[in-house]
Amino acid sequence: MTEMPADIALLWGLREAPRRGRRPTLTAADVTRAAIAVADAEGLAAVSMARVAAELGNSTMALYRYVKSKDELLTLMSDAALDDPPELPADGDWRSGITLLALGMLDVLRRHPWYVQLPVSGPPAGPRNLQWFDRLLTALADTPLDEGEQVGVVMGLLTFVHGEMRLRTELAAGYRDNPESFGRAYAAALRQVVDPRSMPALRRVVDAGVFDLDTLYDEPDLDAEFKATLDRYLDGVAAHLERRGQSMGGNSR
Amino acid sequence: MTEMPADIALLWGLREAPRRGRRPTLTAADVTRAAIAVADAEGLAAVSMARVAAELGNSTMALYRYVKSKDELLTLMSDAALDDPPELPADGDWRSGITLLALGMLDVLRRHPWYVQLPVSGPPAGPRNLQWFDRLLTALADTPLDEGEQVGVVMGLLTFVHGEMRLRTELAAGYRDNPESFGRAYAAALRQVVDPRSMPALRRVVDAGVFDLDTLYDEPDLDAEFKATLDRYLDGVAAHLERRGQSMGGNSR
DNA sequence: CGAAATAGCGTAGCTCATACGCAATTACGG
DNA sequence: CCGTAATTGCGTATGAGCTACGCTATTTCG
Repeated sequence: MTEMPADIALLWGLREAPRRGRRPTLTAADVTRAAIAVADAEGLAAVSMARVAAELGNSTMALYRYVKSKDELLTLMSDAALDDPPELPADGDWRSGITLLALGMLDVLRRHPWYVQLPVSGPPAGPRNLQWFDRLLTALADTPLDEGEQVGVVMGLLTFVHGEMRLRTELAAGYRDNPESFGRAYAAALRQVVDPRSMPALRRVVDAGVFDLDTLYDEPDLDAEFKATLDRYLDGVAAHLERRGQSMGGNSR
Repeated sequence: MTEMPADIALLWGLREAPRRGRRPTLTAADVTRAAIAVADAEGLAAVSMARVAAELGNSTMALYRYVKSKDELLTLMSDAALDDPPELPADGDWRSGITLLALGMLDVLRRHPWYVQLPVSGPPAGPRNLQWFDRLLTALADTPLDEGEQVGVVMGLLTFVHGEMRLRTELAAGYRDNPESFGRAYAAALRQVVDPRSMPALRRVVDAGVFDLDTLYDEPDLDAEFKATLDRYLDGVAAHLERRGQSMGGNSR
């Protein structure tokens, strides 16, 4: 029997309960929940061991009985913050399934904007993460893609969704800190600084008024943008499928 | 005359030189350069004001004469780390131009892996960033996309490239810290934990051996993956172009 | 009922960012 | 040529953060 890495075991809640000694008043799940609550309310930067402990009415150091380090806590948060993925309809095609899941993921990330700021410590290993992974693979199961390609498409999709959300989150934060540097003020600054000679294409876009919005961070606008970029990516996947469809069963790697 | 935000002015090196008083021994550019050198050599986490000051043979607090805060230093780094974008060939179509630029950006990010960990404080404002922006827009100038759509495509592309590189960088860091949890060991752990009943698609992929590599972080492999995902995205853009306008699908400039 | 195991937590050490104030240096006005 | 104003260099100090260590309190097993 192979040994399992300690962090993965913790993620799955696989530790034997202690039989002797003082009873724990908390669990790793409690700590994780409290940390998520803090992050939701005040951002990831507010998540300090002291802050989380205060939330639980415990002292800072007590948390270290449940969590090896702050990094480990972040890993736990990265799994616990996810909901169950949406169920795929039995009769859907791959594209509607992937779209459903991508929008569902966007929804999760909107409720936990700090998620995309978490450092990625490794490939997905927690139960919720793997469930999403499985569901995404299920949506692609009937395509002519081989297993390796399916994983590639899923990773590309996740990269895209995370990147999109990260950009959005950080722009929103920048907007909060510094509203003047957005929207029209930004466009005005660009006009002062962009030389039409050396950057003609950018100058043309600026002059066309693309940046003359009251704010660049506009929620429904960005949603439409997200959907459009997602569709472009999926168009590409579709084209790849079509090319692939002729010669089924090819196995790379 | 509109005023320009202070940080943008600094990015462009627009501050009047002081006429009286002790001569500065450094410039903001010197500080930025030293910070980049530290980040390249030891990662972004090693970039502390004290560390950068030591690199320059100055005291920590001296740096604050050139840089308002550490955040401002990071903003300066986000512009100074970029090279000039590659020149577009006069006879290329949009797709080869975009591909050239995307690979060029990948190259920059490979030499400065910390880049994608920088917090994004706002839309691009520095000279180098805008130059890349301009070049990307230039590559799309002859397509039937309107200005807003061009910006959308460019943003989507940047999101994708950054996200890809971020994933890669963080996995590499995780691999350094914790090599056992990658590759075959990861696959073995998955086999223990993934229930074929509740996650059949993932189980199938695991059993197919997709994760049975000596390491999941394999440079040429990830390059191919990047290129494949990029092509998928560009296929999508191409499909969008076709829908959008007739002809012009790949003309010279 | 002791011994062993385990939780709670106070203390303290280390690293950071950075506010503040003073001394050193330089240019300009007279 | 000197005084004054401006500006840099930097020591000190504050406060926040992570976490190693070790002591004490609590609980269970033999």
